[in-house]
Amino acid sequence: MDESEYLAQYDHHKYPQPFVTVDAVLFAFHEKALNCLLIKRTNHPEQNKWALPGGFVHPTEDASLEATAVRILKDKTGIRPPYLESLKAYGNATRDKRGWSVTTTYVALMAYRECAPTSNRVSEAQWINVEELDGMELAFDHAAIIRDALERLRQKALYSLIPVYALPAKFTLGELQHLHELLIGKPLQKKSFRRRVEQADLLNDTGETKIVGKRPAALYSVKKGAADYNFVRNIGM
Amino acid sequence: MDESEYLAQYDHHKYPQPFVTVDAVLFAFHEKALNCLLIKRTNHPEQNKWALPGGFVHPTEDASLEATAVRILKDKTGIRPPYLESLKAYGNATRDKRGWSVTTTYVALMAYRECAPTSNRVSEAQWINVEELDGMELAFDHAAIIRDALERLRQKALYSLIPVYALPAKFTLGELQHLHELLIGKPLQKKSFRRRVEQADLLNDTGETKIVGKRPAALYSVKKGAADYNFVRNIGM
DNA sequence: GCAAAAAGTGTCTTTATGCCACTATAAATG
DNA sequence: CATTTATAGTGGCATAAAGACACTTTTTGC
Repeated sequence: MDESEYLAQYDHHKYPQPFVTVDAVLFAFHEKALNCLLIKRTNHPEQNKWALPGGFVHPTEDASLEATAVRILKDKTGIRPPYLESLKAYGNATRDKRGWSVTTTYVALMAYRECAPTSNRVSEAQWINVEELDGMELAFDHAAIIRDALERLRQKALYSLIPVYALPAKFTLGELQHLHELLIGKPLQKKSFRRRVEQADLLNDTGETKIVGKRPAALYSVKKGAADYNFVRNIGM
Repeated sequence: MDESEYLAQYDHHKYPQPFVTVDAVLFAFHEKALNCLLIKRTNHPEQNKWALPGGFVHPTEDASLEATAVRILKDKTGIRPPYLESLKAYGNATRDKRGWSVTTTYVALMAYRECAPTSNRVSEAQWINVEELDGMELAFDHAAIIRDALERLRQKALYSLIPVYALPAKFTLGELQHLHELLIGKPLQKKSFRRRVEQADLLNDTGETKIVGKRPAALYSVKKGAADYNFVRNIGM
């Protein structure tokens, strides 16, 4: 049998197979807290529980897993998040009552915006402060997935400026530092933080300022490619 | 409809679905080179090409994706590798001619051993020096997967001792340093390397020595939990 | 004007790596 | 058996980046 014959007769539905979904953990910084976008499930299984935005691959519509993730997030938020990174796959016999299932997961960051302007769909989307997640019963193994995503982001906060993508396009160094402190779980030296940021040369001073309470703070934007920069040393340790 | 009714009528084969495989990138250090275990494919598709050890999930046999990876690697090497870590999932419409497919991947490390003692199977397993991979045409997108796995390991070599799991149970500091230099791609200061290793306190001096050429070198073994340790600063930068 | 509070800086200390020369140990050589 | 040689392993100062913390600056609100 040559390859074309083999492919002609091949049908993977003949074998028992897990089914595949894509789930995304989307974070945004808002009101001094890190928020995670969750969806109230209206359908079985896990009906009425909060879950990560996710869904099945649409084989004819999606070119890749990442395209699936982008489609799902755009559906819920109206935009394509500026930061999207692959997390690991979770798969076992019990995580979904429908059977052996695999979910391939992504971490995404974006600026906070009132959620779901385009999501006039069946399901309700809402930003949840990650501090409040512990008390909530989430669908499937999504609590564990969010924990892993947070841990990943926490690590990145130690040696990169990746968290900046969870801020608006223009932000102050104070806001950026607060976000890092939130992730790392302890206060950082203002001087150390600013020195690193300056040396890395990843931000543009927009010239504008923002008055929060007292002295106005300079507003910065992220340079292109900032996501690729890693410091050689961790902060806050 | 309640949940049990929903589950009773649910059949995901009704919807077009990608199929899922698991592939593992297994590295071992041998003869001053990093080697990667590859399998010569005997079946369609990609017949006669070299590929990563991998395969389908066996839903009745495997409790999880990780269990699938362990089963596949044990099949090929006879052992359960001491280091196994999840890499990302790769999925798109074109990577496998059979259709929209997803592979969930793992990076594994183990001590080199003559391969496939238990693998009296259809396929031929062989260690390939990673330097020689560039000239080979690998099946599917496995070349890209190996590149990503190597990049991950290279990063880990900068801030951890993870590569130690690609060495035999007892090894010298010289061997460990050579492996790190191979991964990082440049020579390291002997003093810096040894200082880090000592301060981290991740190794046991076995009291034994190994004579390679001249002065015998102390043999060390890895302490439990060494995989979890991260240095606060990268080496070699 | 003056207090308050957050923005932003100067500078010394601390920590870990870079660098490089030095000593130690065993095999090989003649 | 002394000497060479090659690798194992150490001492010690230089350098780079973070930690600590006091200080100045800029604005608001009284």
